[in-house]
Amino acid sequence: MKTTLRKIVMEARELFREHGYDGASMQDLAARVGLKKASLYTRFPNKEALVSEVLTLTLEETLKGLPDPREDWQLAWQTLIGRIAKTFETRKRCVGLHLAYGVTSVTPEAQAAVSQFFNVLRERMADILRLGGIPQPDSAAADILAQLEGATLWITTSGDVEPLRRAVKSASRLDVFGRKI
Amino acid sequence: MKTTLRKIVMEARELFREHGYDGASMQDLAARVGLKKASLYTRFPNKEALVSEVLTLTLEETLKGLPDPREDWQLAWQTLIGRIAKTFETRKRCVGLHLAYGVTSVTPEAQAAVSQFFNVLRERMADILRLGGIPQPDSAAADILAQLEGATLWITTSGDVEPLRRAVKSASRLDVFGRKI
DNA sequence: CCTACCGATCGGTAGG
DNA sequence: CCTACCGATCGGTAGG
Repeated sequence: MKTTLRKIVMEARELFREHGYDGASMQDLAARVGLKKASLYTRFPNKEALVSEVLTLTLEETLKGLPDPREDWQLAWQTLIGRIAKTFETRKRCVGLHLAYGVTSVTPEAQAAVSQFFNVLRERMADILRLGGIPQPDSAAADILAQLEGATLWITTSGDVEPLRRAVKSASRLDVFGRKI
Repeated sequence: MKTTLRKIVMEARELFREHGYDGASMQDLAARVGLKKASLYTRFPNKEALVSEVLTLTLEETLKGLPDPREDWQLAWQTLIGRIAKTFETRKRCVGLHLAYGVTSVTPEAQAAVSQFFNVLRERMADILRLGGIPQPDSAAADILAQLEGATLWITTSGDVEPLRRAVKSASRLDVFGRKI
């Protein structure tokens, strides 16, 4: 039951990542988890509600069990960046980015969920940088996340992971926009 | 006639930018240009063919009349970056990025068109950097384009254009990943 | 360039 | 958790 719920959300994430919000179908999702479409609606009120579930799960996985930045902020930072990059490299794309472009004002709750997802992620990143004494941690976090997200463009269009790898190295050294570690 | 064709492609671009490949409908496109849907099919064989038209137009607009980089590579560079950023700031998103995430292996010609679009753009950027004696111009161009594209994430999710503005400044100074001008 | 239509699929619901 | 269905919309075509 619980595992089924989690499975549904994980499969929904794969569909959103690959096909975007519009392109992901409830029929496809049902088939992936071995249910009929109607049965999905006993767990979720509608398709839109899946977005916040997917992003909550992703945020959890990204932040869970991170090394305490108050003990070793550099280790926490490297671990966080590494997790994000690993997902991008494995899955080729970022669900969050696909949803950011895919949700519009006709699905306002999904839009709010996406916006919150990225704000929380940026804040967590900034928290770590702040502990490291990095100037303007909020801007730095936003810029580094933008670089990582943008690098998925090259992975998805030509399979080139080098821009992502360079982004990770640069993020590790904090040499973003002249901040340098 | 010619103007109608161009108008169709421009409106298709707006639809792809806002709604992605799947989310853009031929019916909507027809309504925008004052035709019935069936009439679109006298100009274009199918929806997929619109993708390369849209990207060809965009590439033209981006590169047309650029200052000759052999005379003043820095002026050419600033102009090109400025054009890209202006579109992102005005339209809030990048069509190319939305299409990159939106086309799959079921639309292989569209996929090829997107891949070519970004490769050509990166090559043009790298050409300019090469004339400026920037080391590893191809990587630098890819990284800077990634940063600009990634910055649209913040525009589209929270209306924050500051990451894009910082990306433009950084690109102008070429202070990407320790290259510095 | 239109009207009228095609089969397929969409998100979602009724009713058990 | 299913079968069976709803109206709406999709890309695309026939035929004039």
